[in-house]
Amino acid sequence: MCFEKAASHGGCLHNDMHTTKRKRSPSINEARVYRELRTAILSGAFEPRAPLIQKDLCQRFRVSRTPVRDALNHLQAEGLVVAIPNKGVFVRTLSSKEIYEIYGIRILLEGTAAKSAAGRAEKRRLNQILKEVSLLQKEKERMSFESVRQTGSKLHQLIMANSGNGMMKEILDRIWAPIEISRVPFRDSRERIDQINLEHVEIIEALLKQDGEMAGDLMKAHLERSREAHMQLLVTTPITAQDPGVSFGD
Amino acid sequence: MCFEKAASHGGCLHNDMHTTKRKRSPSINEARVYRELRTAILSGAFEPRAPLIQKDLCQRFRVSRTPVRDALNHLQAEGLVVAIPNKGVFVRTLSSKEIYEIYGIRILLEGTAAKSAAGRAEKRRLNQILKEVSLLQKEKERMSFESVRQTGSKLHQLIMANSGNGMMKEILDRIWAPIEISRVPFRDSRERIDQINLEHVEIIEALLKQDGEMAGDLMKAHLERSREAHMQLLVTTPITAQDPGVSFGD
DNA sequence: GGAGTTGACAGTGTATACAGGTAGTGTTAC
DNA sequence: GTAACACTACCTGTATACACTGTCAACTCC
Repeated sequence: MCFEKAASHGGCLHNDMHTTKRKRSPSINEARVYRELRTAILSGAFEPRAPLIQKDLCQRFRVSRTPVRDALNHLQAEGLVVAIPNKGVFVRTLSSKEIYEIYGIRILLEGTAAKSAAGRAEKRRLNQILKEVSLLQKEKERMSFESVRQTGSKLHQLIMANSGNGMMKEILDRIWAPIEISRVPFRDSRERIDQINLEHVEIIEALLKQDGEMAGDLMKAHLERSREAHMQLLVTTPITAQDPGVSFGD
Repeated sequence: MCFEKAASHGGCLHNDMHTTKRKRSPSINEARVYRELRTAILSGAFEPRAPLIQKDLCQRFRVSRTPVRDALNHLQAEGLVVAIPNKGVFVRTLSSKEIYEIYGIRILLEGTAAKSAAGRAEKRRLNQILKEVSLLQKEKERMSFESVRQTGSKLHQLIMANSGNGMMKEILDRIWAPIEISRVPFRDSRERIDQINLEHVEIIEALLKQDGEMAGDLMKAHLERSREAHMQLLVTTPITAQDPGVSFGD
């Protein structure tokens, strides 16, 4: 969201994150810590409300506390972690109510975006994603939660980028992170993954037909079903039961 | 400039100006800098794309760079300032396109929120705001841009709080700041202020009648007209003409 | 005279020392 | 045995020194 600029600005430093031999922009450390920490959280490397100790992160990333603090601030702004003054920074968790509400907003915004994107999105790019999705559909064994999530993410990004409303993308990026984090503890069922993939196909086809109304309706229905599935997971998975106390929501 | 820091450098600059016995949380400085800086920007104390030099802010707030940097990061996350790596932090300006887009999102979200709030908002609180608005309507001389903005803000906040979606409020808070900043250079015309007030009355009345459909439609219409007025101001006010180049948006 | 070079300066990025707060543990009084 | 208190270890918040980068103007070379 708000940090692409470090990469795009520093000149021609692009992705030399690990094999970095030339440090161009000084802020590269903050950016690196931010990126790696973000990935770690979203991949579930940290427990849901685990504390993120600054000193430990310093050792882990071999930098001082300043870039670590900056990275943590960015993550907090993004809604991935929660900072409690004088206590620390913790991986955020969302209450089921908050998750439900976020889906409500996504339905509203992404539904509208899909409707607008119908006439705008490049056919070439759409076909490209359709091919990926179809491939997953054919080779079931390769259709993991992660692969479906990734192609789905591409589709959502494409729609956002072509909604004709740039701010829409910025705002959705901000609520996207909390949604992803809320999915970390569980994984959708095999059937749901299959269904998600099918729904993605339908949406892409509507976009290719430039049928805005249908694309919007399909997107809404898709998110409503995802919400239901997510709620179902929350009820059946015991993880949420163990923490009725503090809400790390905000 | 006078960057002579001897005055504050001589010893540890400790602001023991408050002689309270109660020890305060250490993060009070960051919060203070953030709050005061935010107010300053929104009140127009800084030029639209003025640079916010860390060292200057240190002197101004009598703190070190760390809390200043934290505050600037906070403001950046909120969308009030823009940071350019190795160059600095600048007061954000929005392009007319971005302003237009933000209104589009507000129409979507606040329209929906108003519809939902119809059955939920407390009548007592609604009548309270209605009284304020009516008072302004009667005593025209007291109806300033600021007073209308304030009561309007109360109304919008009330609707958000009663939309039945807590995350909605969080998200709208985030796009609210950029909207306010975009209004800093100009002030709505006398007639528009009058009209805004009338539209607020209509919305409140619809809410009191618990007519969700009407409240939603009125809110949408209200924001659409505000958008038009805002766009009009952008065209007629020369400020925007002088900077077609760099977009400080992001 | 004009273009490229260099160096001083202003400003951010990072490292680190220190101060203050919090929680957990051990100790003592009841 | 339990509750209140002091101590301690750990962690965050802040200050400050140093490193690095970008800018701009004076200077050099053509």
